[in-house]
Amino acid sequence: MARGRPRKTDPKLALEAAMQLFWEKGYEGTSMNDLVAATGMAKPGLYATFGDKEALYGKALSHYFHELGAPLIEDLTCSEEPIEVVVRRFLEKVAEGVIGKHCPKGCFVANSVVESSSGSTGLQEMARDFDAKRRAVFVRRFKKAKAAGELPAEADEKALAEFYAGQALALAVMGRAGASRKSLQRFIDTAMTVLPSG
Amino acid sequence: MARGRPRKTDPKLALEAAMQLFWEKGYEGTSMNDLVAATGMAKPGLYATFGDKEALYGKALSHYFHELGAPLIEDLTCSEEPIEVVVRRFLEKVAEGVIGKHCPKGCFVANSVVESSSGSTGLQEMARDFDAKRRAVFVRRFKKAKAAGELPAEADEKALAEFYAGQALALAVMGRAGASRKSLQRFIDTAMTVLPSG
DNA sequence: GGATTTAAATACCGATCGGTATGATTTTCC
DNA sequence: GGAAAATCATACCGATCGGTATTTAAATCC
Repeated sequence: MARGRPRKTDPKLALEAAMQLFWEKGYEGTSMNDLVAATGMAKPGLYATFGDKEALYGKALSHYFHELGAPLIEDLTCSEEPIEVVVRRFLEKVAEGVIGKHCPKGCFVANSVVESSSGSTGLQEMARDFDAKRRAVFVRRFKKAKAAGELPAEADEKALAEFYAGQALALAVMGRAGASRKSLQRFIDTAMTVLPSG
Repeated sequence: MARGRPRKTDPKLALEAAMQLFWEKGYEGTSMNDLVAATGMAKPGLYATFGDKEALYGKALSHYFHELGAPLIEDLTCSEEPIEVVVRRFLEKVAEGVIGKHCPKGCFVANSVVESSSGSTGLQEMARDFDAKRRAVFVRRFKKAKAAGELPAEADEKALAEFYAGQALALAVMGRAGASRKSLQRFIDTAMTVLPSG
């Protein structure tokens, strides 16, 4: 076991709690005292473990992307099912994620893009970078589909990628606004008609 | 002329300046001192004229909707051109609006929906209400188009309305993330393929 | 068991927050 | 010109902000 007094709170759990709070309330809307209460870590512990508030937010956002976003991206990238099945499932998973259990939280990356656009350059870049990654994965996946003959030769994979990444953003804001599962599902059904074969 | 000392700043201009600032920086990101600097009104003047910070934000958001949103809604509602022309123009105007001259501001209503979802109930309701109004106008317009035979009988006007209102939200976030005019235009082109006749 | 190490807990720091009380200034009314 | 009215500018309020110094508690090493 480690040398000194044992930690009261596992840093992983604290980061998870901080992520939930930042996700729900945003950067400016969350105070360090809120984070102390939510994580169970004392303030000096938070600073020692994660750095200042901006660093903690960055780690929370990164945690979100790798923990919740990466599986979706993985599925989108690797699944061998028909392209319209894969894209639809991606959007449905997004829709599921943006409807909070108790309160509508939207997508942490989308929320960050909106809020950080007027704040710290570092967080702004990070949020936009995660957003761009999602788009890039779509491009690759549509290229693959085109090569496999799932999409017509004249299909514009970049335009399709921008479009479907944009649908994820739309779902995020709609979810944040309290939209119902049903209306998000109907939205997805409509958006899927864009896909040449769908 | 009024009785006492004349105002240094026209309240309409002050509200306009406050709107720009809240639009760019959000509610939490804007301090009363920022507003004093931007409006040219002293702090007691702001409180006397607009009430507290939340009331001022509400008036700024309402000002945005009636000043910038209403003309688009008016055009969408009343224009007699083909439905795909009217819808496309609506989205293009939105795209134009979300790209700031100097910094990307997105759509004030969309920004508010995202930020206010974790804040004051009053502002949350106001933002969601403005967002819902946009959707309702789309529904009416698609019903009209359907009645005029511009859309097939089996078209679902509610689904189409939700979809295109959602596209406005997507454009708003993309604009806030710094997207280029060109990519927003390509996005619109793709989204327009959903319209049965477009 | 005592020294050492690590973290918890508390109190505290200057700065800034939203909001207001207080006076000086500039106008109209008479 | 002087009283009344309205807005200006300034200073100030308690509370909270992000961040840190200090002390106390709990573990290991020797």
